[in-house]
Amino acid sequence: MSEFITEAKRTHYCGSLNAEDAHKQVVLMGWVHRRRDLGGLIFVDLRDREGTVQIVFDPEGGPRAHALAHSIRNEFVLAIKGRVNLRPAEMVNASLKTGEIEIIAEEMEILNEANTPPFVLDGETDVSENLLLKYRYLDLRRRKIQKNIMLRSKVTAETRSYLEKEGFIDIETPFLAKSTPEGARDYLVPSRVNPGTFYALPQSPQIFKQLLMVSGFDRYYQIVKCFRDEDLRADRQPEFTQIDMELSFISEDDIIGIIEGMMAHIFDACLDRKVQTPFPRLTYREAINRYGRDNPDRRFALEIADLTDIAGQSDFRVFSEAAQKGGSIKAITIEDGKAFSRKDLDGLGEIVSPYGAKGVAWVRVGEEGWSGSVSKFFNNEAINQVHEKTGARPGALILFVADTSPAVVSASLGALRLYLGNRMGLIDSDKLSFTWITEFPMFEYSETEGRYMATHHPFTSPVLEDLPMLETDPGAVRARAYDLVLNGSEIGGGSIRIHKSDVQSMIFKALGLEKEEVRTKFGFFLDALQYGTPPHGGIAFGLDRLIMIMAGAESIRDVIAFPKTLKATCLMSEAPSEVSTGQLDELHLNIK
RNA sequence: GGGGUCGUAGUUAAGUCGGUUAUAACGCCGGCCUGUCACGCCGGAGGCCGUGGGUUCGAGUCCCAUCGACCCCGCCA
Repeated sequence: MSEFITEAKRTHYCGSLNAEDAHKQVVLMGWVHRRRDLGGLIFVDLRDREGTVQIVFDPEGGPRAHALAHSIRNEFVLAIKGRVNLRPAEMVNASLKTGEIEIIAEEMEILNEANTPPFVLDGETDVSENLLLKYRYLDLRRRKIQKNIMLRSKVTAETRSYLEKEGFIDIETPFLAKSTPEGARDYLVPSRVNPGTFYALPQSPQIFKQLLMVSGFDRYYQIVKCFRDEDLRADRQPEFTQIDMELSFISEDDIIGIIEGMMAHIFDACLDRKVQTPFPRLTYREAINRYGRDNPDRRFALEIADLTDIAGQSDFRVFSEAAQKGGSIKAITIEDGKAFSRKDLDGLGEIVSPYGAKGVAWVRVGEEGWSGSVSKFFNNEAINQVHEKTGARPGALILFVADTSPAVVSASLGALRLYLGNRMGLIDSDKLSFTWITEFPMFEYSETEGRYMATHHPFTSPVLEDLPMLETDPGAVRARAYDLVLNGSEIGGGSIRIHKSDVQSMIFKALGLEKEEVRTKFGFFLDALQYGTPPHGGIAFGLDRLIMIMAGAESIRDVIAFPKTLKATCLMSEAPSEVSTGQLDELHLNIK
C-alpha cells in the first residue's frame, strides 16, 4: 500500500474546490459520504466540514487506488492525491456546489476504517433524537448541525470584535460562586475543604459585573456559561451561554443604541442581512394589551382588542361575570372567517385551555348581523361598538376569550394569536422583527410565595417617579428594564441598576426579605454600593436562542455541540452519574 | 409537580376487529456492472415488537405499572 500521504500535506478542503481549481494537483482528506461502485469505475463523495466533492477512481488514472477503492465503505477516512478535472457539460451536477468538477484519484490511502454508522448521515432521513444524542459525534458530522455550530463561532467572533471596538473589556467572573436567594434553582458544588458548605454555579454573573462597574472598568463584556437547575424546554438548557455586558454612566438609550449597532453588525457580518435600526419600542403594558404577551411576534398583525366595557354589559353570564369580578373580555378578529369550520372553532378551546381559559366564544359577522354561539347576547348598539373596536366587516370571525383573571385572558389570546398566525400562514419566516419591550413592572405578586417577587431581578432600578408607590402599590411600580424581542423570542434583557445603597435596601424590604437574610446573602454587595458606585446598567443576551433564530433551528439542541435531554442528562457520556463513596466521604456528603 | 405525543429489523415507518410464518423502504453482506451522483440489476442475512406484570385458548394489538425521548403548562429574578 502506498504511504504517500503520511508525507503529504492537505492542500484544500473538499467543499471549497471549484472550476477555478481545474487541472490542479490536490491532496484531500475526509470521510466517505457515499460511494457508487460501478465495477470498472468507482465514485466516492468525499466530505469534510466545507462540503463534499466527487472522487473518481478509474484503472487508467490510478490503478492502485482503483483496486483499493473496492474495499472502502461509508465513513472511512481517506487521503486522496489527484487532479481536479473539469466535468464535461453533460456530467455537471448542478445541485452540488462542487458539481462542475471532480477529482481523478491518482493515489489513495485509507487513514482509518469505520463501523457502519447507526444511522445514515445523509440528512434526508428523520432519525430519533434519542439515537442522535447518543451518537452526537456522528450527528455533528451532519451538514445541518455543522453549519449551525460554525455559524455560532462566527457570531461570537463578530460579537467580540464589535464590543472590543466599542471599548468593552472582556473579564472572566467565577463559576464557583455564592448561592443567591430569589431566581432560579442553583446547581450546587460541595466544598471539600469547607465541610458542609457549597458553591453555586452562577445563574448569571450579575453581581460580579456590577462590582466591576464599582471598580471602574466602565464597559465589561463576557461570553459566558450560565447554569439554572430548572425544568427544560425546546429553547432551554440547564447550561447555556450569555453575551453579558455592563456599562457605567449611561442611560437606557445609550445601551439600546449600542445593542442595535451590535445586532446590525452581527446580522450583516454573519448572514449578510441588513437590519433596520432603530428598533421599535413597546411598553410592557402595550405589548400585553395588543399581543397578549411580553415577547410578541410582530412579523404579523392580528392584534387583540379589549371589549371588556362592551361585552361586559351583555347578558352572557361568562362575559358579565368576568367584567364584574375585575377580569376582562378580549378578542381577535379574523377577516376571512370562512377559513374556519365549526369543527375548527370547537378545537380552539384546546389552544387556550393550558393557559387557564375555559373556552373560546365566537361570532360570525354577516351582512345582516351576527351568527354563532354568543351572538344572541348582543344588541345592535353593542354589535356596532364591537365592529368599531375590532374593525370587523361582513365575513369576519370574532374570537372572544373572557375570564375573571386578565392575565389568563392575555396569555390565552397571546397563544391563540400565535396559533392563528401559524395556521393562516401569516408568519414570513424570512422576516426579522426586533422590538424593545420597556417599562416592565418592578414586581409581580407570587401566589405560591405569598409575596411580591422581582420581575427582572432585585438590582433593577425602579422608575424614580414611581418610588412613592413602593409601599402603597408595589405592583404599579415600573422598572427601568428592557427586553429585546426578535420574532417572538426574548433574546435579551437588561436594566439600569440601582447604584445607591438606600434604594437597594428599600427594594429588598419591598421584596419582604429580612434584614439579616439580606446581610448574609448580599452584605458584601450593599457594602460595595457605598464606596462610590457609578450609575450603571447592562444587558445579557441568550446566545443559544439568538443562534437558533439566525440558523432557523427548531430546537436549542441544534445549535449546541453537546446538549442535554429534557431530563438534563447527556445520553452520550451518561452524565450525571453516581460517584464512589470515597468521593462522597471527601466531600462530607451522605446520600439518602 | 401536571397534561400530551411517541417507542416494532441497524434506521424510518406499516401492521385492520386480538388469530397461521410480523411487512416495506433505506442501510448492511455477497455477486454483476466504465459516467454514476439518493447509481442500477440479481441474491442474502437481519426481530427481547422499550421493560415488567395482567386479561385471554391466543397479545405487536386490550389493561396496569415502569423506563426513555420529545412537546406544552407550572417553574425559569
